Amino acid sequence: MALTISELARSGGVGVETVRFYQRRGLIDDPRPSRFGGAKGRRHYGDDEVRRLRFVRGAQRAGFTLDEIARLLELDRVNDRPAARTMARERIEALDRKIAVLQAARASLTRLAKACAGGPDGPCPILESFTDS
Amino acid sequence: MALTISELARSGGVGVETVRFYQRRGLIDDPRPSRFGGAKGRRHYGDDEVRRLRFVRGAQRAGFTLDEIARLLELDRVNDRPAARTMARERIEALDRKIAVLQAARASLTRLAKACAGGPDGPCPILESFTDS
DNA sequence: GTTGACTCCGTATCACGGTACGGAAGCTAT
DNA sequence: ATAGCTTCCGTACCGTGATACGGAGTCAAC
Repeated sequence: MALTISELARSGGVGVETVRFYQRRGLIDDPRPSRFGGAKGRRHYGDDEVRRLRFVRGAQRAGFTLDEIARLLELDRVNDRPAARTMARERIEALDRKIAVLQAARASLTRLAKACAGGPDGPCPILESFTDS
Repeated sequence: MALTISELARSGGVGVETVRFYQRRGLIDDPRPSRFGGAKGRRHYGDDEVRRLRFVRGAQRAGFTLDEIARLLELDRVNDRPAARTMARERIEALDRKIAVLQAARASLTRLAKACAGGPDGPCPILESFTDS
C-alpha cells in the first residue's frame, strides 16, 4: 500500500502516462480531490486503485470500451445488478460473434498456409482467401 | 463488370470514401494511371477490384493491418510463397492467442452475469471480474 | 542542503482506420 | 442543352486509446 503512481502503473503493466490518462477519464479516482482546502501534495495509491486498474485492463481484454468501463464502475458503485448483468450478457454475445469470425479467419489462413507450402508451382491463392467468411 | 466506384463500394459493403481511402493506400489499383497521356475520365472497375476489395475486408477480419494487407497483395503479385506462408502462420498464432483471451474473458463475464442474477443481496463483484485472466 | 529522480498538470502529438467537405468536371435523363 | 446526380481530388477532421513534452514543484538520499 501507499504506492506512487509509477508503482501503481507497474502493478498494472501500464505506463505512468496511461494511469494519468485513466484518471482523466474517471476510471481511477480523482487526482485532484481539492478537499481540505488544497492538498497540493503528491498522491499515493492503495489497494482500491490497484484493483481498479486491474479491472480496467481486464475489461478491455473483454472488448469493453473505456466509456463502457466507466459505466461498469458506476454500476458497481451504485450496485445496479440488472444493468451490470445486461452489459455482461451483451458483451458475451458480441464476444461469441467475434470469436466465430476469428475462428473462420483462422481456418482460411490455415488453408492458405497449407496451399502455399507446396513447391514453387501449384496454387497459393492469397487473393482468394477469406472468400467464404 | 464495368462498375462505378459506388457500385464497387456497395459490392464490398463499404462507403465510396473508404474505397478511395484504400486506393490512396495502394490496396486497390492506382486511380491515376495517367497512361495514354491523360485519360482524365472517370474510372471503371471490374472483377479484379472487386476481388481485392473483398480480400481487404477478409484480411481485416483476420486481424491484419492495412499495411500488412498491402504487403500480402505485393506477395501475391510477386508470388512469394514462403513469405506469404510465414505471414499466415504468424497471424494464426496471434489469432490463437487472441481467441484464448476472448474465451477467458467470456468465462469471466458468464460468471459475473450469473452472480449478479440473484436477488438484490448476495455478491455481484463487478470489480473482481477478470482477476484470473 | 543540494542534486537528481519522481510527480503533477496542461496540452500536444501519435497511430489506426476511416469519414466528411468542397469545388470542379463528367455523365445522364428529360 | 440544362438540371442534377456522380465522380474526382485534395485536404481536413473524427473517435479510440494512448503516448510525449515541458515546466514547475516535491521528495529522498547522499
